[in-house]
Amino acid sequence: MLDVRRLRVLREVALRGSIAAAAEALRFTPSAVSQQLAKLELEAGVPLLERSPRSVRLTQAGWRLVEHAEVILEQLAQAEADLRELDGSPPVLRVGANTTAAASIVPEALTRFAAVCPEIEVMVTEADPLVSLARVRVRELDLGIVFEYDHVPLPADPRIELEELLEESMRIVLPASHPLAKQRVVSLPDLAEETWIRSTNRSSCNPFTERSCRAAGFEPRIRFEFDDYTAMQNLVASGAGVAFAPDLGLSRLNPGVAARPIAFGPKRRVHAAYRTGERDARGLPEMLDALKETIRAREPLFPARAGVS
Amino acid sequence: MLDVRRLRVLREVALRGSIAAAAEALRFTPSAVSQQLAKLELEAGVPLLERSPRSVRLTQAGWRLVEHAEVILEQLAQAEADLRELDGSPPVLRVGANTTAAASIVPEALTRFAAVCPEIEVMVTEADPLVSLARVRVRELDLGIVFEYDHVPLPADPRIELEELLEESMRIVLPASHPLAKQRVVSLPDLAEETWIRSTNRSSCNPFTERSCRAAGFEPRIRFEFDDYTAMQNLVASGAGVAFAPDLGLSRLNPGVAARPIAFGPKRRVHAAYRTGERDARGLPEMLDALKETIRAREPLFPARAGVS
DNA sequence: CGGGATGCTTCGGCTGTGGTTAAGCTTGGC
DNA sequence: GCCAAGCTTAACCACAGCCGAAGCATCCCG
Repeated sequence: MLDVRRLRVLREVALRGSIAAAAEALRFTPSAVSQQLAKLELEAGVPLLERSPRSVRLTQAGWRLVEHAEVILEQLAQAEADLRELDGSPPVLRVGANTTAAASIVPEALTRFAAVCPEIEVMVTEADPLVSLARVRVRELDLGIVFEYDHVPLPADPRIELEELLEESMRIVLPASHPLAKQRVVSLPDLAEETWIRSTNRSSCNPFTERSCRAAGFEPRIRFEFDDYTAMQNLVASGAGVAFAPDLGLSRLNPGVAARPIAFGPKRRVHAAYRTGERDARGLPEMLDALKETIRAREPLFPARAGVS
Repeated sequence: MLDVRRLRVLREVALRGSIAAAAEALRFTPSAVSQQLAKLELEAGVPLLERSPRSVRLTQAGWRLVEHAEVILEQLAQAEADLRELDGSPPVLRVGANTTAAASIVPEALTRFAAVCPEIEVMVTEADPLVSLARVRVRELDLGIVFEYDHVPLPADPRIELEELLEESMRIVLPASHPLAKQRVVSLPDLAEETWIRSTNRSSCNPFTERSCRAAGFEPRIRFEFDDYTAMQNLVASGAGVAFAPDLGLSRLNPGVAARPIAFGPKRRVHAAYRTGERDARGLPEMLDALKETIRAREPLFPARAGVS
């Protein structure tokens, strides 16, 4: 492999125009520079210099190499600057979470985590599951909190491990005045004639409504696309249509809507995602514990025995 | 400065997951790897590894550095591949020449040059002067043959030196049947009412027609834009208009046109352009001599005493 | 619960890389 | 024709960097 220190010497010679001047700049003796250049030429296997007793000039190969050297040395300088910037900043656990998790379980998990690991900073970014997975893969994140639906699985990737945190039922959100709102449990085929609201195609939830309805035997009439669950509930309350929603998205229920469980309805699973083999990365085990503890301690939004209000 | 060899070691550790495995891959002993890493951390000034007695794991700074290392090592490999490609190919003198020079003096200069320097290959590219200058600057070319007009000077650039090869008069090309074709010399203001042909704006000749006419006191009526002098002559022969042309562009005169000198008309100067301080680059002095010799030996297209046919 | 295996570090010693100084050679200027 | 400038070569020396051995903490297993 070419020696980068020697490339630096060559670059200096190219810049200054002579071995003596380069030596001066590098605080070497001309002899040392000459020797290093000789070795570099040996490594390169191509003449890099045209020598005359009182001067040297680079060959085309030499100039070519200098161009590469410029890039490499620049990159090296950047690496150093990067390190200096990182220096002093405390280690950070970088978490990506989907919207509903970020709004529900994550805040409490953060306080639990801080009690156990006060020295580790946490940074949370709200992101769609597919985005989080990609960023975990390339080390922009250390932990992803992601979900998958029945009918809409996450892509398998050997570089990523998933650990289930929680399974929740999907519910149907309908206007409080809707006839089916009187039932404790609704059945999907009864909703075949409704107008539906689904997520936009910026979200990985997007295909879920269509696939679930198809699995129930009908094609949904989709007329609205919204990602925000509050906006969606307002739309439902106004009678515009009905929609699916996960438990975590219904923490603050609009009084104009009812959220009903679905008989044999689809589920949504929330997972922690981290790079394969790095389950015990700095702070990660503690954060996973904090998340699980939070979920365990959480009182159910819709207690099973009491039915739905 | 960070030592690239050590970066390579760090990268290997990141890839293999342990010092022992990295040592195996690098054909080192684990001891050596450990020592190199310790020194790298010292150079970096930031901890790169979290050590436990039976394993190591990279810190965020460590991973960051590995990313830089990947780029640097990749670049280094490219440099090597580049050299191997260059290896064996003979040195080439790369020349850029404007169209008329490329078509007139260059071919003969090449044969003269080959007689003096048979071992040096020459590669000629036809290019607009401004393009040639830029390519000389970035070492894509070693010599540019460029021109400048009165009224349209070349941009000054301390990194480029110019050496005048030849000064030629601009002529007026008009239909052989044109009344002014009877005169030995024409005067620009007499052409104020003509229709003009000029170069396209892809060429640096483009502003010349307009500026020269303005300097002569009138605004030219421009209706055609052509870069090729043969096409231009055909257009003139058909009576479409009149045009300026340099001597070098008139080596094969269309019988339907006349080319007349201009009283107190503008000049065009042809220059050799090379990087400042590299006047004596491999083969360049010989090529310059060949060009000058060619120009000197060239019999004038329009002998001064004989008038114009 | 104890012994062996694993994997990292530290220490001491040797080798070779890479620096120095000094001398030699060629060329260009005065 | 001599001197100065600039590159190379040779001889020398220091230290970087590798190895091997020893030490230590952990993990695995009987």
